[in-house]
Amino acid sequence: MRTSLKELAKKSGYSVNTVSRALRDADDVKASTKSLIKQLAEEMGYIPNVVAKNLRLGKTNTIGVVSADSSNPYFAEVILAIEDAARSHDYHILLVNTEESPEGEREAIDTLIERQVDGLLIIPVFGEDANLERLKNLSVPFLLVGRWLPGLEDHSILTDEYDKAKQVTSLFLANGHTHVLHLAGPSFVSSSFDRIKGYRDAHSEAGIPVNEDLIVETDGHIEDGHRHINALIRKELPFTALFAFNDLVAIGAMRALKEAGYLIPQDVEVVGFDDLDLSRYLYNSLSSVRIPKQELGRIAFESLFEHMTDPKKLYRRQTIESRLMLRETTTFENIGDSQIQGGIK
Amino acid sequence: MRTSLKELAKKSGYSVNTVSRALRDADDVKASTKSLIKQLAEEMGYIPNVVAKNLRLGKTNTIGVVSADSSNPYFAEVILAIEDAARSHDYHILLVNTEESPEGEREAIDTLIERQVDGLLIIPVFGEDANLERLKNLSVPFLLVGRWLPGLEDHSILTDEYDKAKQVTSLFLANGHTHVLHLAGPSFVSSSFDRIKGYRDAHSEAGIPVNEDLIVETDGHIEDGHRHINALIRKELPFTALFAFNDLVAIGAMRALKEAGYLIPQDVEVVGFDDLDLSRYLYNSLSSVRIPKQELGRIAFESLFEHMTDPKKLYRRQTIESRLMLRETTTFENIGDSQIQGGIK
DNA sequence: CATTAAAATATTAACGATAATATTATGCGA
DNA sequence: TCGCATAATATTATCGTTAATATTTTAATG
Repeated sequence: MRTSLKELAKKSGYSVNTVSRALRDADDVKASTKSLIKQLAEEMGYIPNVVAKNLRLGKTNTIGVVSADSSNPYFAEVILAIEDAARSHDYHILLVNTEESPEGEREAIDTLIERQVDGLLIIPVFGEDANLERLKNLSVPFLLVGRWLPGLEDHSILTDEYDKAKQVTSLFLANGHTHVLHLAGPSFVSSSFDRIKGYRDAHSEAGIPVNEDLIVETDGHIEDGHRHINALIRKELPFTALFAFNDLVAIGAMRALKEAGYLIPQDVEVVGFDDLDLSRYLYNSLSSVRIPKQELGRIAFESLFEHMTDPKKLYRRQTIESRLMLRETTTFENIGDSQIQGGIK
Repeated sequence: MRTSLKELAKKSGYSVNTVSRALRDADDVKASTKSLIKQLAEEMGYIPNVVAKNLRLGKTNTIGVVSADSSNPYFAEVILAIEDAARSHDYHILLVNTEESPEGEREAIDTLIERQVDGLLIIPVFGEDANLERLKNLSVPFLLVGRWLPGLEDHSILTDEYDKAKQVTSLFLANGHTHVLHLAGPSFVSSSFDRIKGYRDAHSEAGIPVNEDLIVETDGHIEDGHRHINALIRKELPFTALFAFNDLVAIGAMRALKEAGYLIPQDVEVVGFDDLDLSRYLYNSLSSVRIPKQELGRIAFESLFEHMTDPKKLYRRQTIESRLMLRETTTFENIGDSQIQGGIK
């Protein structure tokens, strides 16, 4: 049986409370008593029961992380950064995946709240209004990581994806591409929405009408990028530039292009999004918008931490800057950006 | 303030116990009482306090997952599968990263035990004997995922990596490669150890002496693969085949080879390990040993679940079969393996 | 040496649930 | 209508902590 404070008390002759205070180094316990009790605890292999402590204190030092899909390398990195930051603040994370379903998200949030997490970091999907209401009435602090939800924009930590999507598209258009394909992300995700908006606005600014056939929705996975490009080639849809929702889609797409005999960047120029660690090591190192994933994760936890510490703190939308990294899948230079490094960019 | 059973009791006129039993559908509570109480709970927005429940029941429905580095796509997939399986059994996971340090591993295990997890899944590193002892005396069931520790082999769920490493190396040797480079993993990881052993034994079986210069230790990350190949090329170390510790290292290595002007597979044939989702979508689709990551994760949880359900159940080492996937970074066929599919292999 | 403040420890209550046991209410048969 | 089994509910104890309060011991002071 596990040894508890009670047993330490019995064995030592002190009361449970004194034992508890001794182990916590309370200053109203005699030094000699402390060392005696600590030694006994050591000998008896005492392990504190944090569940009991949590119940008593009404605080669990645990946050819930509601992730869409933790195996996606983008989220995986963000989550790692969250966990790192949490650990350094003596917090733990309960990780739940929703598989991008509002239903899963609801369940995840509910069970995490039941488990008395002190806060929540959520990578949300657009869902029913009921979910929104539920969030608004949540009894613990929460932040939305890298995505937003209508009416809850203040809870978001975002990147400047609209701007960057527009910039990428504008660069393509400025460099003579009239048929820029956008392999967009799923419609129930805010980043998808923002990036499509950037794509559209770049066109209207350039005075070029958007060809709706050139906006194709994918599920954001590599296979889907591959599949869609195959289909588009079969349909003989012409395009000379590809702006992908993320690097995974870009990789799948580039593979399909290669299989069909197209050269990158000569026949098709490609830009991805997220800038995964491996993207710059690809055969054609991939031009991509670098989202500072670690920073995003760290700031997410740290902001949440502030809200947990001070529940009255007001929520305000935060934006982290990303940066377009131009590499071998594009031929042009970024106007106004001279930060080109040698070697592996 | 959150509503508790006590408040439901006061409001309804029933005792706390009856309320508790009603909500749990105990059969010694009148049907009308149940529905009355349930409705009240609904109205008052009652949310059960699982921490209190856990304390009372001495069970948390939580397992600890001690991961080396959850941002590594290989682990990320395994962990996702663990979480999936856990969720379907009404379990949650507390995820802690160790950054491959024995120290971090010790701390992780300690804090998870204090948090009363019902079991542990650990991706361990070789460390001090003290850590081993600590594991052996653990009060909860635990399994080692994809790795082993000396003396705890029975707790492991492994893949046949020794066999596959030997197979890969033998294939290289049989196809005339006399200089097979092995970019090995870190020495404190069992898989590294096993794969090196396979590499060596393949040589001795073929009667070819091992050139120690051709076994190079990496940290298993993409950058390190790139860095080491650069260094080796500078040193003019000749090799015509590369067996990488994992796909990440292979990707980094291939990029370095390309930068130096080598062609794959004409100048250097490459085989990786793990078979990441994206590996078959690379420009040169990567030949790799496919570890069934989802299966590994699922079986890890399910075995642990059995041990948690029946603590007397004996531990026995489990092995999952992996499979060599030959793609475009190699030119030969796998002797005795005819499962070649069309399209993207 | 008595008095009293301060130091050290003990006692009691509480967190919110569940389990074991005790009590009360209900219905049925004779 | 009584007795008694059974159904329904209540009471008490408990999980392992920590906080608030109470008590005892020790040390300091005159």
